[in-house]
Amino acid sequence: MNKSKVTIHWFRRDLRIFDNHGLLRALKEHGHVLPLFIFDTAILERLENRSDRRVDFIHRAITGLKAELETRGSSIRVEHGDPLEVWKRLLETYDIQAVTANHDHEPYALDRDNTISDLLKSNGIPFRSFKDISIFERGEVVKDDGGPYTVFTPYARKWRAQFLPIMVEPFASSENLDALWKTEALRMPSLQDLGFLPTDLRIPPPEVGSQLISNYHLTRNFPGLEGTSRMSVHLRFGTVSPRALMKQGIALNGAFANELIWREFYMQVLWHFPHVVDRAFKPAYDRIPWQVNEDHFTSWCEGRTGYPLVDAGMRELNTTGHMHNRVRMVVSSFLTKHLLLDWRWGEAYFAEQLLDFELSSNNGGWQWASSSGCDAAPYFRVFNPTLQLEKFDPELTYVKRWVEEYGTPNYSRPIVVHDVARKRAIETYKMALDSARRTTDKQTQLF
DNA sequence: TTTTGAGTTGTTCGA
DNA sequence: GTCGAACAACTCAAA
Repeated sequence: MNKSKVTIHWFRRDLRIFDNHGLLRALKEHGHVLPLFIFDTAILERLENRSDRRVDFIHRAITGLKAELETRGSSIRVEHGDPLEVWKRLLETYDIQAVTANHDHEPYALDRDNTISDLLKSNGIPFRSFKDISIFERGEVVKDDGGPYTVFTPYARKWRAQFLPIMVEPFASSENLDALWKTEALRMPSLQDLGFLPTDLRIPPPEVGSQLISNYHLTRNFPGLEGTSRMSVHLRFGTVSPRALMKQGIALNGAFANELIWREFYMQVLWHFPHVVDRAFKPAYDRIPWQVNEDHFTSWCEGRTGYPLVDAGMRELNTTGHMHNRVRMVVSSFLTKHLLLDWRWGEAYFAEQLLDFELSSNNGGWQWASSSGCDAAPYFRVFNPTLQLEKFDPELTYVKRWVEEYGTPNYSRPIVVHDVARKRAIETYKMALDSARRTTDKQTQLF
């Protein structure tokens, strides 16, 4: 049997056609491009819940992509299994000329891609991967001395200076879509085939109005308003072009663009300092004696701390897979400072629940809140959840939306007293950091 | 090499 | 009610 000659573009977190660097390069330079997606059993089996909004999101995104490809006489091959096994089967099915993909820098993805790249190379097939999920990556934005930035503001300054000349470049050309492999519609596994159930997922529209971006700095801090773009999930799965969004942001609102630059800042932190995945960026902060209090942690997870803004945030997260950014800061400060619980606990819970979960941003945010990260909040800066409520949800719009029993006798009593918890946090941090400094001084004296 | 200015998002205290 | 200082020094980036 003659095997079909194809080039395969392997979709992962770039679930769109528009401005998709790897896909469009494959079409332009190779042709006969067969789109592929693999539901990775290693990832799916780790998920706790059979109703997972992310799996549902991806499934829906691919369903949409498939329909779009089929209007062009092509389709997408959707596999379910271990990527290595899937690729071995594909090698038997097709005469593969080349494989393209887009870079993914998370530790698991790097390992996976190395494995597949080795397999393909040993079969004489080039595996070409492209920059797509960010404007700059790896060590593309560094200090003049070549070292990585660890402070946001100078990073952002350099980032903008480098973006200016390339901002005018056109989007990747879509004129080669005829070079898609022509095939009849391929069968795609249903959510149930994958072992998952449909969810109550609500997908924000994959574009954002210019009005919202223009007003972003005025509205973004009020969780009761629709003042944020809800683009994080689309950036996570590549259902929008990061370049298109960034151009819009740079043109319309510096504060909005800054948030997107933060995303790239944390990506490069993870790239240059991979230890942040399980340790504090600043080692002294690994000396903090965290409480081990499962009851407090459970109360926090379930939104029963007795602090309405914290509880509203956690319930929004549990109910929708999303949480307003201002409230993410409040609940993470509360976990790490008021409850003195390890930031990794909070990070892991967010990783389970967030639809827009991005390792680098989640880790960066938690290390920021716990003061252990680079360019983090100083440790003595402890959010006052009551004051935050007065400032950012004065009409209680947000709180009443998520905490129905607020204001009734059924509402929980505070599990800690703000003043007491704040003092305990500052003192505990101070002692841990002082002891770290004494150790360093002693080591310095030895030389 | 040294120096200088600066650093996401806050809160509390006391004058 | 308002305002500046303290929180705690430290490290980074760039000239």
